[in-house]
Amino acid sequence: MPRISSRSAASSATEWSLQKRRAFLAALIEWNAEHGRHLPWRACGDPYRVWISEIMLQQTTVTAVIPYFERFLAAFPTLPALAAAEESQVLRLWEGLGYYSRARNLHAAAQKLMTEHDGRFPREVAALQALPGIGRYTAGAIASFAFNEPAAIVEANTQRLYARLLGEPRDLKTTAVQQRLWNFAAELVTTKTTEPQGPGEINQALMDLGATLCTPTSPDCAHCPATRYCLAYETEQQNIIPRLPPRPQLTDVIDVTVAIEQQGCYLLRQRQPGERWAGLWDFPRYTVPTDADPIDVLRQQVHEQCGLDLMIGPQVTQFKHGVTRYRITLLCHTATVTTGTIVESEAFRWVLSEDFENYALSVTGRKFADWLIAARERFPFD
DNA sequence: AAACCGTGGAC
DNA sequence: TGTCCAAGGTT
Repeated sequence: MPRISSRSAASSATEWSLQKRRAFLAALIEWNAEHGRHLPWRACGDPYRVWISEIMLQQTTVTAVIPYFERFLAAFPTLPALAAAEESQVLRLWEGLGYYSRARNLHAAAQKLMTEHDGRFPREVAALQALPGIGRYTAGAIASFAFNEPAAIVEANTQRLYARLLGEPRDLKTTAVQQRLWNFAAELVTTKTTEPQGPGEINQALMDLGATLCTPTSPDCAHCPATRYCLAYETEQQNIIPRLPPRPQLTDVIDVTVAIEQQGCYLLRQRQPGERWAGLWDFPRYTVPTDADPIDVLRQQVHEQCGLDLMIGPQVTQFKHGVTRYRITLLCHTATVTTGTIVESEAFRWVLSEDFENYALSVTGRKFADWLIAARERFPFD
């Protein structure tokens, strides 16, 4: 219902009138008092905790984050503690959570906050967004949740909620739609209400509504406090809005990996910048070209990269693992060294199996490490 | 703009 | 069992 605005051309027209925004927010706040979620990083007002939780929650579910958040805060309770940590320790605590650049950026941002911001968080969106790993959404989240700044947020939950409220039929990814949603978010969060709730609580209530009722499939409109304000509901389009682009197809890949044993140690390799799982450690691992023999690939690659000749045993186990648009089957072998020089490289290290726990491993690396330890218990004389 | 970056739970 | 999806950011 874009109506003719009688205001000056200097201020652009709003999606909703002030009256409509206030009525919606009043209903939202009332709903939130009873149904809003209570989460470990909320209601503390500590920007450090808000920041850690927001980074962990990027593209990651609340249930997956909670145990990581608790462990992380126990290890690094404050910003100075995180800044002083080794990056390897940060990655170890991130192991299994995915998107590992988040952990590297988190550590870098902690050090930048210490050296360039006197160890304190800025409250301005622009300053927050200048930190590595903090984009438009996360900056708005920290500013509003921790500092009660009237900063807009648009993420998966609010994106879906706003698209439905506005009845936006277009593809959500387009810049035009994104701009509309951000404008609408700013419109809502800057609306002055008679309730005492500030921007922080309003933003969290908006997200909770999106997360618990305005869900991707079968939204619970029957219990929603906003149906009176929802164009998608009015036109019965809750199930076709928001519209999303099709997902890319999955590709099958065969990888092969090997546990090379020598004097009770196993050879690990740290994955390099630009590779997948950069910074994590793994057993030597290679993609098998179509129609190639996995064992030949292992033998040649290890000889080329490490100068080691191997006696390779049969496949001992395998893991299936989905990653982005690939479905990987990982073939696992064990081997011993027949001839070859000691590896001279920072990327390679001989590690006792009891020290595996001190390394941040890839998920499949961890599974294989656990398998090796279990196998050692089964065959203690090997 | 579009591709890349991970993982596990829900259905 | 396969598909969808999550409190996004960077290049």
